[in-house]
Amino acid sequence: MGRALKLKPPSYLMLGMLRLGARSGYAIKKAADVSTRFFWPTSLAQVYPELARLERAGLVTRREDPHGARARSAYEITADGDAALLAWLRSTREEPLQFRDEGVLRLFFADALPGEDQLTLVRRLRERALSAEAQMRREIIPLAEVLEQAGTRYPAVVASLGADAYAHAEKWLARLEARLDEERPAR
Amino acid sequence: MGRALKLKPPSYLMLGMLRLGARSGYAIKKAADVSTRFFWPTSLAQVYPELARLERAGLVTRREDPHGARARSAYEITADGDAALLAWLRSTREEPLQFRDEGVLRLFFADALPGEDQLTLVRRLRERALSAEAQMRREIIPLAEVLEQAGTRYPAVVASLGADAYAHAEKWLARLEARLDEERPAR
DNA sequence: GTGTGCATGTAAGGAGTTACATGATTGC
DNA sequence: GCAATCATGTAACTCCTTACATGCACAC
Repeated sequence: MGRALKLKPPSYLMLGMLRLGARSGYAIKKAADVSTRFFWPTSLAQVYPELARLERAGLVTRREDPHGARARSAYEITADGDAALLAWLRSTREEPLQFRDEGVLRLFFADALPGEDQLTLVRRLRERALSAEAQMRREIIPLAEVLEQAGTRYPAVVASLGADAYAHAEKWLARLEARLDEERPAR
Repeated sequence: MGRALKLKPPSYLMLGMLRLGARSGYAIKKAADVSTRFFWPTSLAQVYPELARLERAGLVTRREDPHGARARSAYEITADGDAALLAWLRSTREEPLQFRDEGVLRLFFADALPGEDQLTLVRRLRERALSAEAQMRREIIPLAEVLEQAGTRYPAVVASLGADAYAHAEKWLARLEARLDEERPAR
């Protein structure tokens, strides 16, 4: 069973990735980098200590799984781990969303800039949204669709939501840009 | 002039709020709570040390401004501070956006849940988006519009962008919810 | 007179990042 | 042979939050 310990979102991320088939800490990090990183960034320095914690708590088991002479650990989620993951997925606890974006912070204070520079700032934000959307459609969604064909649909759902959200922001900023452009005195 | 020091987004937040008319640390925090907190949360314990840092660097000046027997400091942005703020607004450095949302993380792993519970989870996310949008329209946008009438437009721009983004997410999740509902076996 | 808001700060701790350290395997 | 990738971990540091501590002013 293991002792009770406080599980945080990164803990559930590990459990969830193991459930989706990742086996090593390295594999968890790699999977996170092409999926969950957009809404829950994770670094390797978090992964290994967290897996050890989960093992002590009995939510995962660890087995030696060397690859040639290279040491490797294979982790598996236990029945307790599975129960913990499901309980979290069902829990109604509302963690406030954390969003930190220097670009939007700049936009908030953009009144301090002359009109020309305001336009430049908005354009940069729009281009950033555009390339974020493109990256998701190019690199993330195809991978999620492979999972989808194997019967795991929500990674693709989340990736589409992300891409569409970026697309929406891009269109919104394009309209703002057009409005600012009209206001500029003709020269 | 003061010594050079590394300025981070919270530093510019202070400078920007002073520029918009906040005078005390407390007032900066209050203003942030109804505006920038949605894309750059700030706590009081950050505000006071940061103002002291900015003062040492010569980007703000501080003056005793007691209210009756209650001590109070009035801060003002200096010409150097103003220049630093403008340079930041114009800089092209792209800080990656940080987004952490436990709700979306849950959605990503929702395949582990039975269909009924998937629907519940999606519904909760939709309701959260809906109430976030409502809160922005009710509490944040009206305040921003007051500023707008005084000639400061971007706080209102950013608040509208936020509200519309939440509205977009809500509609997206409503469509997902409808799709999931159709799939459920009739009983 | 009492609760709410104004006002300023410090201390301790938590969460997460970057940098460091090491070495094997695989594909070109 | 060499570069990229696989693989695991630790140490130091940064940033930010929560909790603590204090006390006046004002409206009801």
